Amino acid sequence: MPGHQREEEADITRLRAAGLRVTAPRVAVMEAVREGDHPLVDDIAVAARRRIGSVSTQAVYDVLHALSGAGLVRRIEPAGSPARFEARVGDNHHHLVCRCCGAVTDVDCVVGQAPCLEPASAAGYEVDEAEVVFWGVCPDCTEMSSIEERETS
Amino acid sequence: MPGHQREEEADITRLRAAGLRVTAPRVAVMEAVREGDHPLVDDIAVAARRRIGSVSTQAVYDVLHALSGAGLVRRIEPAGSPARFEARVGDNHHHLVCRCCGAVTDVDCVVGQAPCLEPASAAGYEVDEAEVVFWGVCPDCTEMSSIEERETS
DNA sequence: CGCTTTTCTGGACTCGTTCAAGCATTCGGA
DNA sequence: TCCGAATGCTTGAACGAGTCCAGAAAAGCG
Repeated sequence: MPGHQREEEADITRLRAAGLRVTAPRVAVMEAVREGDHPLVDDIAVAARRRIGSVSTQAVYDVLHALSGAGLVRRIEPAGSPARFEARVGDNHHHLVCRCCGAVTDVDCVVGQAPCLEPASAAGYEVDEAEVVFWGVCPDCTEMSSIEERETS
Repeated sequence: MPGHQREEEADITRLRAAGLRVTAPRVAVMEAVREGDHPLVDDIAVAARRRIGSVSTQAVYDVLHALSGAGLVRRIEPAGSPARFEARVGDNHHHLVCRCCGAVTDVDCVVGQAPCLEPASAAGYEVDEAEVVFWGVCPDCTEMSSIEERETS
């Protein structure tokens, strides 16, 4: 698959551009984050190992730390859930989180630009980011619970 | 202080209205949450103990769980920070969080109502809440870091 | 080639939070 | 006013996610 190849090269370019050394674990982790759907650290470790044989868990943490520091991946951490990562950076999108299973879905910014980025009053803070999380129940879990209700009755 | 007395009775009334039993720990925790500024569990435990002598940490957790379940307090959990609680419930306000010290400040909703509550596309989710967190650096920390810069130079 | 950064092994450790079992309370009804 | 059942509290232990540590080995890149 030439697609994979090209993605990998793009990642390598991005790493270099960010002033980071290019290593197998880093590339594998970037791929894993991009291909996964808001994966957990563990998911990333598994996916990365599938690519390059073996990587230590600590290396995965280190790499994710370096990558998110450089802005190549974004760390999201919905309340009550372990950290998740995503490759979609630089655009102002938000998240839908399932109260039930913790699934995360991207959703484009409601207003598109300024209003959702500016608090009414900054109270002296130097604001640099607005994070929006919509809480709800995902389609799967909604269905799940309606099935259970049917069984219980 | 008659003010305290009255607040306490209001809390008791709220507890009853929510169908919760009235116990010393519950009242003390409610007071502590209301008087603190987005306190941590530990802050709440300390404040509650100051009121009624002693409460176990677990009781504080249980009570906070019950209270937030009943909608009498709200749990907020900014990424990378332990859980905090606030008594201001029912209105649609958001939070400013300091990247540096973790301080939380209330901020009224930008739009006031609907727009900030509706995602562009709900992707099949049954959305029940929109949480907005503005990330930045609080006045204190801004000052702090500018002082440090001065010292280093 | 050699210096520097990164990764590895592997473990110990912190922190916030939750679980489990028994004891103590609250509160509605008699 | 008192009693009994449901509920809440206590103690103590455990958990999960994540961090940090150290030294040794490996790899990138000038």
